[in-house]
Amino acid sequence: MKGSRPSSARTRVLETATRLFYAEGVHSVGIDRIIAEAGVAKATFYHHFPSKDDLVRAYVDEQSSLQRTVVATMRAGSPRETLQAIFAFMCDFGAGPGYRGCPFVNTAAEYPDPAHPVRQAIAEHRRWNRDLYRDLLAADGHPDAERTADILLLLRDGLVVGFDLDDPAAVRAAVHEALARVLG
Amino acid sequence: MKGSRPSSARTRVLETATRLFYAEGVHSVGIDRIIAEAGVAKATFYHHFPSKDDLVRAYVDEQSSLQRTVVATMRAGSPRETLQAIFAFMCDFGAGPGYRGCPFVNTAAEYPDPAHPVRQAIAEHRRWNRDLYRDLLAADGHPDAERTADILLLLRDGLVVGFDLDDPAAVRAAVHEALARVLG
DNA sequence: AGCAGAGTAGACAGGTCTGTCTGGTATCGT
DNA sequence: ACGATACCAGACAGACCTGTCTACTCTGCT
Repeated sequence: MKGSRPSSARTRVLETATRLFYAEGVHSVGIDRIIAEAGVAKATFYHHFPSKDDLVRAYVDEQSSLQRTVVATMRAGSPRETLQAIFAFMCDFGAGPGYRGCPFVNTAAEYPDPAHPVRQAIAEHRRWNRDLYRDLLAADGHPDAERTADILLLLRDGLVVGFDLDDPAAVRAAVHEALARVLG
Repeated sequence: MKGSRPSSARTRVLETATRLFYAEGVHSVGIDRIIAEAGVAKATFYHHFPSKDDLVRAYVDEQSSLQRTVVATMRAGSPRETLQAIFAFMCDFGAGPGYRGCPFVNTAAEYPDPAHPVRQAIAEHRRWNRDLYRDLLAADGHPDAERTADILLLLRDGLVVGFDLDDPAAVRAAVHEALARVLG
């Protein structure tokens, strides 16, 4: 059956594209380079991804499901502990080598049209993220989970931009204090 | 004297590039299109800007000086009022048509190398921005202006990303509440 | 008068981009 | 055995990219 076992070539392409897109940006990386580094024929690439935009869409979707998986492993403790673990994880990740900011924010910067499928995939991920915050806040008994979720999203976006562009130690400290104030 | 009166062609190029870079991204806009829309010959373009990166650098620098000018006009009231006016201005601007996020954040997404001149110009603007917050907080008598400036920068970055990618009304409300909490 | 600087139009080079196509090989289920 | 599917290598088309170059005009200073 087609699709029953994930294609090795497809996986290699997506992994290579993920690495290059994140590190260098979408428009800066060409198909030729991706297929060369993935060790895949051009015809094979276009067999799995009808166009480059489809690959970008798959890249965004994969990043989204990856983040959902990571969050799922953090749901052990209380809602508040989960939220703190999520932000602690983002800080650790942001302070690590090779950090280049948020793949969604960075990719959105290269796709101006909000109606583009790539942008819609990004918007969907952001809705999931905001709703995750809202649900955790509500489960924690927060009096205004909706509004506070929006504030946490502000904090998250500031975090991913700051770790990419500013001094990581200062950002980490600011996030820690801001999170403490928001969670009360 | 060379440079005593700003070149009309140079100005047209920079204005056109600013409009196109902001709306569509740097790598998506080619030199040919810029010179066509600016009504300038290619030789003239390369006379004023030795390379495209020099134009991008000029674009970033111009955005920075433009923001400094805007802030300078807001220093009428108290430091706290100035801070509130700055964030209110960003909210109004972010909710307006044609908003495409922060030109510095968006451009940084397309320049991965932190050592690149464009990235350094962006970093310089961010230092100015953070120091502006710190100085205003200190003038307002805030007990921890340094740390709080970092938090305001988090808030600012969340603001510019949020207005670009999410529901403007929700972002505005979240910014309003977060700012009130930070300023106490 | 004459030169320097800024401007125009547009051809050109050399490279890269996405996407198509040809042609051949290997694996697997039926 | 056979057909479908996945894979490989690589040529090719047509567009677009940055940057160079030729050749010419106009203006202002000295």
